[in-house]
Amino acid sequence: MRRTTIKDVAHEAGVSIGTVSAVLNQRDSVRGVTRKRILQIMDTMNYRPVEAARRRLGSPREKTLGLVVKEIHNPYFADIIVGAQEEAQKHQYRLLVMSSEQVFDREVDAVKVLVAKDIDGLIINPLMESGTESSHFEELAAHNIPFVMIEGQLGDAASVVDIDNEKGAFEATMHLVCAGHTELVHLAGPRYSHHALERGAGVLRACPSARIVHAGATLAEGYNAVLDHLPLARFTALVCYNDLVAIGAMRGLRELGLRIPGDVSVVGFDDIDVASYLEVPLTTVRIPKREMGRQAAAIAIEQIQSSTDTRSKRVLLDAELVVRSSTRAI
Amino acid sequence: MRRTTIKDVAHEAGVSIGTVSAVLNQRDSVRGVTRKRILQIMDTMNYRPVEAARRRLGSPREKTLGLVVKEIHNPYFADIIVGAQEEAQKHQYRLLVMSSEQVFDREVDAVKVLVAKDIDGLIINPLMESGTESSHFEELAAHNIPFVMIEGQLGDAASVVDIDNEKGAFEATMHLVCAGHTELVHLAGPRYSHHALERGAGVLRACPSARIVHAGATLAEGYNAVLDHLPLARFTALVCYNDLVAIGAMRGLRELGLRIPGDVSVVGFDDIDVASYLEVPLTTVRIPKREMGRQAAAIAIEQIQSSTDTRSKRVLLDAELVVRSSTRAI
DNA sequence: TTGAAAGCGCTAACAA
DNA sequence: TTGTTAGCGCTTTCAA
Repeated sequence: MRRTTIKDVAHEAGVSIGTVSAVLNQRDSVRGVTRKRILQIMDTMNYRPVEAARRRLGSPREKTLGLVVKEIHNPYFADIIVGAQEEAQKHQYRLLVMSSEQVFDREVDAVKVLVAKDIDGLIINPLMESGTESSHFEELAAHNIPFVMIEGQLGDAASVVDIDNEKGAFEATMHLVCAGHTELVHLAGPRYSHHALERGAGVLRACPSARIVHAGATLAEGYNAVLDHLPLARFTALVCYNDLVAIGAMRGLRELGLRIPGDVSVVGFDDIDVASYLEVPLTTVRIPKREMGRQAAAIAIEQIQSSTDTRSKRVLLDAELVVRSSTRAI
Repeated sequence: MRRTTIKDVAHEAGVSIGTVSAVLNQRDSVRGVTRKRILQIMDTMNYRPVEAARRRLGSPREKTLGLVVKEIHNPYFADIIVGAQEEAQKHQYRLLVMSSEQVFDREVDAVKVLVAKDIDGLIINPLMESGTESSHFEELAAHNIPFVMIEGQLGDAASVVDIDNEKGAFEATMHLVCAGHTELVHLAGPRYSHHALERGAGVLRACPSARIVHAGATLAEGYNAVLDHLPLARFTALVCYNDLVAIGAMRGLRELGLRIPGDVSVVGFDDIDVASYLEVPLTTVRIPKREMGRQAAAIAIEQIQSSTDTRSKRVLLDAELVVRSSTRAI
């Protein structure tokens, strides 16, 4: 059924649309009785003005940036969002956040919706499949909407902000290898994630004999991976896909009667806030998450404002090993 | 400077706006050379179509719900968002998230922006000041946009989804009192937060002699509160505003040489995921966070769809004490 | 105090 | 293959 318009209301009230408009805009040129009646009719007809039509088409609007993350329920992204929001704020931009929740169709849909909402630029943390079927990005390009990928690849089309995962994982693993560990297990991240792939590669470069166990990206997955695959296993160190997995794994290890770092050294990745608050503070690889969000927003805004066709940028930030108490030398 | 429009492009290219429109919509009725030239000009003029004008005004659009949270960087809200998203998804609604980051002006602004983006309904976790100056909500009402508050009050204007904080805090505290604790400290939440107030009241009802120490809502604030106010203090139990504060406090206690629950029992609030993964799993009050988000979205959608003016609802969900290992009887 | 009409940027039919 | 024009829902003059 058609949406109720100002015409319908006007017709129903037996007045002109101009009068209805005046009521809508709280102008006091309308007689009390008329206003009352019109308001009443708006209500019963469930009239909701089309906002886009109100601000004269094409009139200056609030500047907005869209941000699509893979999963909003992850402290890692929370930091990225905060960083992007800070930078956006600084330039009078608003940030609209959507989450694909790891579902590709929702990512496509989210981009569509944000475009329909007339955002000025987009930051996206794309699912890996995006590389294959990326028509939703082409639409952005066609509409001249600058977009920045976080943790992406894709040819030269887009700007990218990322960290050197391979190096970070390599260093984390080397930290263990240098400490005398030889029996390593890598609790790997989600399949179809760039980060997971790169981190896995870094682990293997530092320790080709490392055993790879597929875990995931959450507390529960870390916990389950340990209980499902590691009882009876011989290993002295665990390199985890991220801190959440590490924290989950540590609980699993404890339940297996293993002490950290006494029996097993554990390394995480991300350095989420809680990592340093644990009873055994977690050794991890710190990602400058806020900075990533900030830079992504900065690049997007820059591209929006420079009318000249800006070259796409790629920023690779450093991940840094933070040694705390969950690892020890053998 | 005026935004570049299709007219400008057409004029510059020496063609009609119809042709430019055809190019914009990838119709193959345009000659290769012409298309090339137009695309080229679009690019140099930095032309970005006004999306609102493209979809014929008032034509059916994607249904969207807006969600404004106080701080996106908080696992508590993450769960609410996920719940709202799930419910929205189920009804073919999209969820646009914005965060006020505890700043009132940004809350007002976020509501404005979402209205301008033509959302169909709004869920908001308002700052407490909202009670006073709530013109941004009146705007919603005037535009017939249903809105649901999470953790709100406000007369009968809006629907509200909340939990019984007072009761939850009361039960958590009683748990300690019944276990023989008499020297309690309450690490209170942010001033200007309903939840903080209500929880404080619950604590005091169960234990009028409890000492109130203002902390906040974060890991760092819990940690600092302990180090700043509790060395040398005599107490055997800590009731914290939320889990984050509790986890921060536990670190502080450890640094003070206090054992949990040996020397001090600690209770949190929220039951965020990590609470049960700690080395000393946290006793806490579980809030059905996802359910709150779900219900809020469900109510919003219901109000959008029922043309009849729906009564505003108030849902009060139960918070439930979850006893784990961070508390013990004296 | 109200009505009539132009126009916002764009799409879609139809004409040329 | 391209141009012309009506109209989307609303605001805003200007007249009545």
